Amino acid sequence: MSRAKSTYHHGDLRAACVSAARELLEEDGGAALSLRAVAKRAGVSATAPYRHFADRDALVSAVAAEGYRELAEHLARAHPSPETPDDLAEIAIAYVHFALEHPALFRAMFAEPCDPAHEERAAATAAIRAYVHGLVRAVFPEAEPEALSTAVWSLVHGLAFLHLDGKLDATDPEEIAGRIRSTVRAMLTAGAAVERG
Amino acid sequence: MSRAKSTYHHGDLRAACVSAARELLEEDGGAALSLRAVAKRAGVSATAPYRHFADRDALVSAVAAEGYRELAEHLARAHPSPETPDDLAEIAIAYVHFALEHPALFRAMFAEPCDPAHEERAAATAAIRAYVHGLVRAVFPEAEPEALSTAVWSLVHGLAFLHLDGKLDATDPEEIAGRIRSTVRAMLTAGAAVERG
DNA sequence: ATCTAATGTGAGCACTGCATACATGATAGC
DNA sequence: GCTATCATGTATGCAGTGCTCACATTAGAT
Repeated sequence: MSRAKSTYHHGDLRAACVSAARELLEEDGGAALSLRAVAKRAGVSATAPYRHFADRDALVSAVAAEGYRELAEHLARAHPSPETPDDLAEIAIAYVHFALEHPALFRAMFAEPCDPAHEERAAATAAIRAYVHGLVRAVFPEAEPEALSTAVWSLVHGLAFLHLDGKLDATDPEEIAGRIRSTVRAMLTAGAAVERG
Repeated sequence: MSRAKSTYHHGDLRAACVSAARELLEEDGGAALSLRAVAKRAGVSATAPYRHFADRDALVSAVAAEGYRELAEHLARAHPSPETPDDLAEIAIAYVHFALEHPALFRAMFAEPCDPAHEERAAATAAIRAYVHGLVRAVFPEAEPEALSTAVWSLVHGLAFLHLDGKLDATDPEEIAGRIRSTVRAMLTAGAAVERG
């Protein structure tokens, strides 16, 4: 774990940049993230980060990739082995919670016209996709997993963004949790009603 | 309809700015939208827009508000009087289609930490909310409309963003349409299956 | 010990949002 | 019709941005 010695070379500037960027994102929001600020926080000249990141986008992508991993952990922690729709709702709550706790990071992860060729990023999102797949298989063993995974991820992801953007009230965490639970329930009972009708 | 005469005063600079901004958004993407470019396209000095917009954000919000209205029209045009889940799927397809046709606009509408106090914007999103409400009432007359509206909007919105961001393949429109149809179907049959089990 | 390539520095360019001081002219009151 | 007013436009300038390029330093291979 290379400490920042008072030497010419930093040691691990790349990692330092990512975590500095991460911090600035949390503190000041996405638009305020400048390479100069990142460099300053890393204790290095303004142009040094360019030795490790092709451009600003590459740095943001690296931070986003870290975000995907954290999101995955956060979800896993919400429920170790989900099996029922209620368990699924708890995971949905965790997803939205993550978005609201780290709004700028979440936006960096999803709301930027990012380079789809970014490897680290692609791998991290593939991991999330796989997680959702497993989740769906466990909760709805009879269903067609591909389509239902898309549905579940979309539903949860949409909930996150609508809360983030103020389209759904996001002041009280308990209220949010309640809304998500009833949203998931409503979606499922609606389907049942259609099948009956 | 004030034409841009060669006079000192423009006539309707506010509208000209909004449409110039709209054009630049479509052409070059969101990040490239600068007030200077807008002013130039409107044939006016760089700081003139500030007479009509407090800051860049206010201009973007105005464009976003226009976007909400267009989205609403686009959805209404997709199906005049939806009554079945299949009709709903067609509207979902239209929603995603709009996002993919106008990515930068859609991001401006949803993916910016916007000022929630912006009146025009709030009104426009309230209109969309009402539209979804009516849609849900028509398609699922037995359901609790509040929760199910949230569910439907979230599902569709999530689909739009996951396609926009490359998390779901968005190359072939027909394939997208097919995926959305089976996604909606999967979501509903999953609920039915749970009720049975 | 020396050479080389990786890594960091500094100056500088074109651009940005925005503030400030000033120019113009549509229009309301006489 | 004349003139004062004030919304609307212009010109200039500042601080901050991403990024490039020439140069400095030093870790590690030979």
